[in-house]
Amino acid sequence: MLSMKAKYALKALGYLARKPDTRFGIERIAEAENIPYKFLEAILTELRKSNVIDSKRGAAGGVKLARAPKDISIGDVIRLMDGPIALLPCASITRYRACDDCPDEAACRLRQVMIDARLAIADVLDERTLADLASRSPLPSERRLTDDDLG
Amino acid sequence: MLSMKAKYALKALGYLARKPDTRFGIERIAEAENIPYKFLEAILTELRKSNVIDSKRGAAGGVKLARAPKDISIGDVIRLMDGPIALLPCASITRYRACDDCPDEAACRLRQVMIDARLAIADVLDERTLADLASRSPLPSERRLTDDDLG
DNA sequence: CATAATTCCTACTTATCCTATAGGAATAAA
DNA sequence: TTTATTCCTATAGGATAAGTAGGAATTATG
Repeated sequence: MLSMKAKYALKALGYLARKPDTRFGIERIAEAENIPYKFLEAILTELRKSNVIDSKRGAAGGVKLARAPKDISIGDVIRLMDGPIALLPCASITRYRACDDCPDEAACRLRQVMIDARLAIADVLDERTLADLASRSPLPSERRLTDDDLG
Repeated sequence: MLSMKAKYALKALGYLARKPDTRFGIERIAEAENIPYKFLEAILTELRKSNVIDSKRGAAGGVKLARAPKDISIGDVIRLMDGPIALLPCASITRYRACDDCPDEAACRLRQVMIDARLAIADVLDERTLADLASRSPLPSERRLTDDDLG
């Protein structure tokens, strides 16, 4: 499961992605997305330090995305907030770490399964971006065959 | 990430899966797989209560799988130990729960992404079983084209 | 310049979960 | 009866999650 932190981050970023060039106050985002204000503030601080958002202080200040929505993947946001996507450290691509209890990693069947799992899920999460959270058009998985598809 | 509990469970069950009809003592499994003995004991108690393993007390006692390795999926073991596989409660099939902060689930773009992610990962984890952890033959993802395939 | 609006920073809290560990009771085989 | 084993209850230390509080710093605006 994602932490609330990661979930709130994605919701807030999805909100920003709908108007990527507008600066919004944290309070407004918090209210719109039902996120505790102070918690969201802390989350956005992290996202700023990771250069995902760009913020401005003072009156008429606020936050906005640092890049185009399509250039910020869901997977990256999750990694920033919750760490690796893989289910075992030894199956992580971005943050590999050996299991200290494993005598022979190359022969570990569990690892191979977990690598397959991590590839499957990262395929989805790295393909989808904040643009998908903002758009009104259906995601790939939501598409149905139409007459156009059938030619 | 999986908890140590889930990882140890899978390793122990993988060990049992290599000789499904033999009863092994917990101590032996703990040593073979580098799992803290008392911790493993607690884990196996849970697995017994969930009818994954079958245990016998006393001298010459021990544990063995309650079913054939191929009938125990990796996904199910993870669900028993760590809970739902989905990244959000609202994207879980086996343990759906609405997000209390979500005003309109049907319109939630994030949910749709998370449903796709959960389908992708469950596809792998529910397809693979303890038999895959025991076998010496390559998993699907490990297969390479051979002359037979090209034949 | 004063004021109001806003983010930024530091610290704190509270509860829950994770990862075990300890000791002995119950059971079963030899 | 002894020995090997699982079963049960209890405990514990540390980390993490999910916030909360208060004020400092910054900026636009009248």
